[in-house]
Amino acid sequence: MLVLAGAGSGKTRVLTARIARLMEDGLPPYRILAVTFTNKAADVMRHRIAGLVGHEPDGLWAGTFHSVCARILRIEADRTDRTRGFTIYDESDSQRAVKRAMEDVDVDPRRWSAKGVRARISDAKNAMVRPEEFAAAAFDPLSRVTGTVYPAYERLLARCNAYDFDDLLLRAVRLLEEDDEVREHYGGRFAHVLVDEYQDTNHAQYRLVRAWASVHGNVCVVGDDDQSIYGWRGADLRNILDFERDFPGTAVVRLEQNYRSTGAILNVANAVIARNRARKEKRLRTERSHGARVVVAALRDERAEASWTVRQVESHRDRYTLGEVGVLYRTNAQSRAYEDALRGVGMPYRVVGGIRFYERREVKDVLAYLQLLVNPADDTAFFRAIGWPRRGVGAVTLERLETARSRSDGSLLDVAAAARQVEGLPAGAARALALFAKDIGALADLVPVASSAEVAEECVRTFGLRSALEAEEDGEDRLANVDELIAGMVAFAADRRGVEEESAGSELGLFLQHVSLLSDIDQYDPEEGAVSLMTLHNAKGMEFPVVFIGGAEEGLLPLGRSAETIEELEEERRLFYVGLTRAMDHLHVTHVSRRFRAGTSMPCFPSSFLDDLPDEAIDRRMSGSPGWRSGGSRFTAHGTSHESRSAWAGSSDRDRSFDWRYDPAATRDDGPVYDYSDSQETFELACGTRIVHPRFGPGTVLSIMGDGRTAKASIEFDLEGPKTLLVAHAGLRPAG
DNA sequence: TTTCGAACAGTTTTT
DNA sequence: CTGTTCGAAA
Repeated sequence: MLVLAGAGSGKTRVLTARIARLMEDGLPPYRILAVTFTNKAADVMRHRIAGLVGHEPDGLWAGTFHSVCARILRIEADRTDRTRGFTIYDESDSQRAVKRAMEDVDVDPRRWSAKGVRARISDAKNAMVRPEEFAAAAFDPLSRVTGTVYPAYERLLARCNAYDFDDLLLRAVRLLEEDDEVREHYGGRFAHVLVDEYQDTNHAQYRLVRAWASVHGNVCVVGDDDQSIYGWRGADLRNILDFERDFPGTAVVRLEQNYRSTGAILNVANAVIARNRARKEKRLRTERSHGARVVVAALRDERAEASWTVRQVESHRDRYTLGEVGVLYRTNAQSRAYEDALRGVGMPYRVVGGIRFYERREVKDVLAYLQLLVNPADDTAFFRAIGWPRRGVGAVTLERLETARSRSDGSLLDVAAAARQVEGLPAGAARALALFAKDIGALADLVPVASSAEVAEECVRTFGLRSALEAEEDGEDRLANVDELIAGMVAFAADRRGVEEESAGSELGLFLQHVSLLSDIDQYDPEEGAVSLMTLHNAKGMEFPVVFIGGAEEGLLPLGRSAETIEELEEERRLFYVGLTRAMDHLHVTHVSRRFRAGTSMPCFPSSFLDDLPDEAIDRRMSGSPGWRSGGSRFTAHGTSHESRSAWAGSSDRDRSFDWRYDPAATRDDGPVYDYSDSQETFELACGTRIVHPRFGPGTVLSIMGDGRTAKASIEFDLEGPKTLLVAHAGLRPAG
C-alpha cells in the first residue's frame, strides 16, 4: 500500500492505526516492523499504539533505518566480519578515519580535503557502489583520489571493528541480500513492514524494504513527494514515484485533506509548492476557517528580526503557551540572533540541533574511553583517549606506535600494552602507554559485571578525567555534561530493565551504540514551556500553533550553494513548504535587508519564494527600527515603491540608514501595505529610565548624547556594566 | 619530544 | 566554537 499523504493529513496516524488494527486482528507485535524517521517518532508511535490497543506493543520493532540495521548487525554479528561490540562512527569520527586512510595511501590531505573525500565515499555507499566499482568509474580528479582512499578506508574501519552511518544500511542490505538464511528469517518474521517518510529514502533503504518484504510482500509506506528534503543525502524520489512498479498490486491511497492549518496558511503553502515542476499534482484542502493572514515582515537586520519575533511571541502569549511556538530557519547559525533576543527578555527557549550533546568535546572524550572498553580495536577512540588528558604521549610517539602496529597486526591498544618492547620510544612515553593499556584492560574486565554507569564512574576516576576538566576554562559546564552523560546511562539501563534483548551485548555496548544514533530531535520534549528553535529540516513531522520562519532571503532560503540547479532550487522550495505547513493557526515569515554572514554584513533581498505568496492571504509589514529621538517623536517611513531590487545591488554601509525603509514589495504592482502596529513603541529615553537590551539585558540610562539617528545613550547594564550604544540600533525596550 | 599559546579556518541541511 | 597548524618554550 502506498499512502500519498499531504502535509498535515495524518500520515503518522495512518501508520499507527494500521499497526493497532493488525494487532487487534491477532498479529503479534514482534511480527511487525515500523521504520520511522527519528527515534522519537518511534517512541511516539509506540505510545499511541498503546493508547489504541490498551497495552504496550511489546516486541514491536520500531525505529529508524539506522537503528534497525544496527540491531540486525548486532544480532547477526557472527555472520559478519565485526563483533557485536562494534563502534558506530559519526561524521567526525568517519572524517578522522578518512584522513588516516589518506595518509595510508599517500594522498596529500592538504591538496584533498578529508571532508570532500568522505562525502564522496558516503554518496557511493548510499548508492551501494563498492570500492572497486567506484574506482573503475572514477574519471574526475577527486573521484580518482577517492577511488584509492575508499578501499583503504574500508580496511581501516574493519580493523577498528567499526561501521560508519552508511555502513549500517549497506552492510545490513548485503547481509539480507546475500545470505538466504538471514533474508528468509527476517522476511518470514516480518509479516508487515511499514515505512514513514518514504520520500526521503535512499537507494540502500529501498533495497532494505525490498529485502524485508521479500517473503510476505506486505509493505505499507506513507510519504509526500512535496516534502522530500534529503536529496543531498542520497534520498531518491524515484523510490516513491516507482513504488507501484516495484511492488505490483499496490493499493494507492491519497490523503489530500489537511487537518492542521487554517485556510490562509494552506493557501500560501499551496501557492508556493505549485511552482515546482517535478511533483505529483495535488491540492491540499482544509475545512478550517480562513483564519489570520500570514504575516510577512521586512526587518532591518537579524537582530531586528529576532526582536520583532520576540515581540510577536509576546503578543500571542495570552492565547498560546511558549511551547506552542516554533521558530524555524534554514541554517543553525541563524539561531544565534534569536537566542540573544530571547535571553535578553528572559523568555525560555530551547534550541534543537546545532552541536549535539553527544558531539560535545568533553562528552566525546569520555565516550572514547568507554568505547575502548567495549571495542579495544577502535583506534580512533584510542587516539582520542590517549591525547586527553595530556600524559606525555605526543605525535611522534603515536606515529612510531602505528609503525610498530603495522608489523604485528593487533590494535594500537595491544601495541601500547607492550610499549616497552617498541624500539625508540622515550622511556616516559612507553611507561605512560603501558599504564594506559593496563588501566583500560582492568576497566574492561568490569564491563560484564557492573552497570554502565558504574563503569563510567570508575573510568572517570581511574583516568582523573574529573580533575582534568576542572582545570579547564569552563570546566564546570563540561563537568556537568559528563555527569549528565552518566545520568543518561542510568536512565537507559532503567528503561531497558525487563526488555529481553535478543542480541545480548553488554549494557555499556548497547548504550554506546544507542547514543551514536540519537539525534537532537530525539531529546526534544514538546511539553516544555519554552519556545522551540530549530532548522527547517529538524521541523519535519512537527507542528506548532504559532510558527515563525526567519531569513526568507535570496541566497539563504533558497540557500545559495544549494540552489545551483533547478532540482536543487525545487528542493529548497519544498523545504520552505515544509516550514509553512508546520503552522496550525499563525504563520509569520520574516526577511531582512542586511545580515551578518561569513563574518561580514551583507545586503539581502527578499526570497524569490515570497513572490508566489497570494496577496489576499498575506499581511505585509515593515517594521524596521524606526528609532527614536530623545524628544520622543517617531520616524516616518517613506516606502518608495519605485525602487527596484537592482538599485540595491550597489548598496554599501553608507546606505544603512535607509535600510529600514527598504520596500520589500517594490517590484509588485499593488504596492505594499504599511503597518506599523508592531513597530517599537515610542517612549521617552531619559536619565534614569530602566530599559532592556536584547543582548545585554536590563540596565539604567545614564545619559543621552545627540539626537535622531545618531543619538547615543550611555547605559549602565546590571550584568554587563556600562556601555555606550547607538540608540537607533540598540533595540532598547522599556523595562517591565 | 611534548605542550601550549596564538593565529586561523570553516560554518547547509543529518542518520 | 571547535579543530588545526605553526612556532616557541620547556
